[in-house]
Amino acid sequence: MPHDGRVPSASIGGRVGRPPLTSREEILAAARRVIDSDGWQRLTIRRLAAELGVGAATVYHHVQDREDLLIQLLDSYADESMRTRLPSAPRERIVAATIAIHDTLAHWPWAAEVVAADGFLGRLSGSAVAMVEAIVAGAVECGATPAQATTVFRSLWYYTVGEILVRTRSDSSEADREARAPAFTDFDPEATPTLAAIGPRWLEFSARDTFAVGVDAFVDGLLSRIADDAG
Amino acid sequence: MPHDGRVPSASIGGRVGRPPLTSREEILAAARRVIDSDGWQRLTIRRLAAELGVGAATVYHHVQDREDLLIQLLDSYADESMRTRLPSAPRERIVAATIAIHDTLAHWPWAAEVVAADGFLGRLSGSAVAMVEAIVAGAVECGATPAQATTVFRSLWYYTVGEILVRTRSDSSEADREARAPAFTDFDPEATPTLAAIGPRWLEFSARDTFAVGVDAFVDGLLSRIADDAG
DNA sequence: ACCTGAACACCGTTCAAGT
DNA sequence: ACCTGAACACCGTTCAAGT
Repeated sequence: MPHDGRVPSASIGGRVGRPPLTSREEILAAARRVIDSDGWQRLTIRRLAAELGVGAATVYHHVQDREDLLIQLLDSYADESMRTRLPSAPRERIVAATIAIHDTLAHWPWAAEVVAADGFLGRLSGSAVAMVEAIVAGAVECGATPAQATTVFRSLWYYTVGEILVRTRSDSSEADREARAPAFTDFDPEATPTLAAIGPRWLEFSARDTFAVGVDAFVDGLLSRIADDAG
Repeated sequence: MPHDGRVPSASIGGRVGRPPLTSREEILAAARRVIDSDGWQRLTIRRLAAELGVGAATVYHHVQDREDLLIQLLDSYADESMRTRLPSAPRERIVAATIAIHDTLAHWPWAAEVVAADGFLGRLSGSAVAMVEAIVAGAVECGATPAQATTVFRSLWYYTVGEILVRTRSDSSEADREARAPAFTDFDPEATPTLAAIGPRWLEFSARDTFAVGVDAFVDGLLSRIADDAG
């Protein structure tokens, strides 16, 4: 990078040099094809390059690294699928936006890998960032200070990320579950009477989707604290 | 495995064959040494075998696979560090147990990798499982049905796992953060006025530890729902 | 300006053969 | 009964050299 004001001769009169074989857009499209056909576990830089018919090193001219690729991919998915109309009442808007974020992430199991990447939130765009705005603005409308509104968002974000992560990891076959977690059905009634009493029903209870109920409860608790501070 | 009642001749008269060079206990101890000296990212089967002075394949005679190793390791840590005396009031016991689980996991950044593994909860032992019992039993004492008590635990567990995961991933250097998330400080004031108004203070707000406040709020919300159902 | 092959520095896991 | 070397089937990433 010349800092002396010289213009690289190649840039005079438009583009020169070897024409591009691929682009950021083509790479993202190819990544979606690989995930659809082979599953997200198979989305490696090498497999992606093969899908595009280029060398693996070429990919690095269009994305920084694997994490950057996954974040861009999730952001492009998120921007498409979070175009929900939100309620105007602030409390209901917070709940609806949180559920919209959750439902989007739940559709892509690999989201859990990238959702917590450093700076992920800061690289969102379009409708995804609109959901974040909806939650934070909703909290402010409910009387929160900027710091409190940020805490409301972060708390709901942790809950969402945790649910997605555990859900993803628990989506293995019944046979795997049996082999991996045989102990959960026979707890010691002396040391852990309540768990022992629940017994095998734990698995049944855990299979229920209680995310929305949890969001509702959490928002109640978070907003009641703001009222306490104000009053 | 003979199903015909024959006893393998080797088992008559005690142990025979090549004596063990290592054991499950030695492997766990070596794993801790590797993490302490080289960091948890360096804890690979090959590095671990080198630490023990055995071949990599030998490790597989004592642990099922890498995930099994990490779960056993975390469980042994957890059993040691979750020996907290809990309050007797059920609501406070739920809060204290959740915070105890969180604080234990927060000390080992690699916990996030394994905490959501399929069946992880079912393989806990000792004081770790006592914390789960404390939360579920506390909820029952507050009037929850077994299904509701399970939901209380799972909701708090998701929140805890999410916080640990995001915390771990955000613990990179300030320089990394600058490079990765430059966008978070200049949001479009038209599209996202609240985020734009918060601006660079977002990073300051996000650095605050609000986990305990969140648990308190979440438990309030979850228990109020049980009261609603009962009344 | 962009692309490439080859290399670097690794992984987890399996298995026939040895002790 | 346990251990091993070697192999299998991969990774992400870099870089000098080519077009």
